[in-house]
Amino acid sequence: EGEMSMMEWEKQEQQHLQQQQQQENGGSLYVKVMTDEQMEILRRQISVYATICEQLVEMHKSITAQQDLAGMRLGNLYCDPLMSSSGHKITARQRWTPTPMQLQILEQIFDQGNGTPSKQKIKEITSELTQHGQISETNVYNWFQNRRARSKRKQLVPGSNNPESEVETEVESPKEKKAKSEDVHSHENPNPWNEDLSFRSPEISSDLHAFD
Amino acid sequence: EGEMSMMEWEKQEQQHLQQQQQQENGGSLYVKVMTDEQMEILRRQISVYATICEQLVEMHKSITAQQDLAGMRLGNLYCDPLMSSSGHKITARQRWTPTPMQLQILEQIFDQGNGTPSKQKIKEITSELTQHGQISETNVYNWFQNRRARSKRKQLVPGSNNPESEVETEVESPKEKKAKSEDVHSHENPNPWNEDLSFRSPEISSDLHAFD
DNA sequence: CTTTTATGAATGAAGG
DNA sequence: CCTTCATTCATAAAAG
Repeated sequence: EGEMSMMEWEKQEQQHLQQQQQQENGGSLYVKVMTDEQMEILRRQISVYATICEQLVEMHKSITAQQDLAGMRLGNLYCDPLMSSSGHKITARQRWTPTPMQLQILEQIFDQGNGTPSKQKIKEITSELTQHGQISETNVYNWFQNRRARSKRKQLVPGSNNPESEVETEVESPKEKKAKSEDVHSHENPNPWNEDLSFRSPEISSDLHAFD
Repeated sequence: EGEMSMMEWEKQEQQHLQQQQQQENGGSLYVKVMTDEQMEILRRQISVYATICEQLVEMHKSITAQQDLAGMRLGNLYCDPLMSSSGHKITARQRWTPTPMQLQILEQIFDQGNGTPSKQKIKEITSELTQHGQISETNVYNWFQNRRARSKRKQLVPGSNNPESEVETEVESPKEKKAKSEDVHSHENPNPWNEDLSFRSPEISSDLHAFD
């Protein structure tokens, strides 16, 4: 069921890790090769589905909220068997976190006033910070970008000086997190994924019973 | 909740993808590998997603067919910021954000290799994307500019990994994005995803009766 | 464990 | 085309 699927996946993941040791791009083994680009595309495509699903669910909720259509509840539909209900952790630190030492140095450099860390400068800083922990030039670049932007913003909003309603603060549903794409519905196309981003796979009918 | 789970799943999916990208980073190649089993699992997960979408769409259609809900149109639910024809804007997004489908199309065009979208081309693309949401030629132009520039600037962080300080992180290479260079070698690498994984479905042959 | 905050990273747009 | 900025997104860390 749900958890099993997830576990299964993870298992494959680990297995994959080991296999990778002996595999090259030659691909003479039981593997598929994909570029980052393809990976990204896949991600986007999945994202499309996620978005559509989310909106449809919302739509459904709004409808059923007013008319209590019994029977045709789709609650069980949500129970994607492939979803981990246990919130399985995918161990992976995907974002750099400066060490205290690095932070101190960065802060120091920032305070020196050199508001424009040139590319060369970035390299220097990076190589220095490398001695205090894992870091890349991009990290340094981003850090300065963010540091600057946020220090500037701090000064701009000291008090409740709000000349106009510029702060829209993305008023979303309290319980919802992300709710981006806003156009899937804007036209009356009932089959938004009718294009080449459809992923329908007919032979998955065996999975459907999980919804029943 | 149901919808949350769905999003949760997607989130994890992305993390998986990212993880795999990171795995190879230690190596020297720019490809990702994946076993057939993993491929199959991924495929099935997406398929289930597709199925859920279909069912939701069908359900929505059947519901709206029964009631002629006038005022409770879902329009306001989505609070489309770009369709502020009702007088007052709901959520003002000051900058264009491609809808997943627009992105999909753009990405597709970009991958075709025709690096320099001419003025005329821009117009064409724009008019096509207009069907999927608000967009202007400038948006398209900027998108291609940025896309190209950023896909090129993917030559950072040679391998200055120095994991020692504190965090016992595993793999860390935040600077891992898209494929190296796409236009340079145009299409010299096979695209297994266009055949093995093609989840395309001409139309939704919905005979799902999960709620009839 | 859930919610909130801080902040690294992504990205649309503007300048040169 | 490249760089820079502003805003937004996502998540590690902190708070409840």
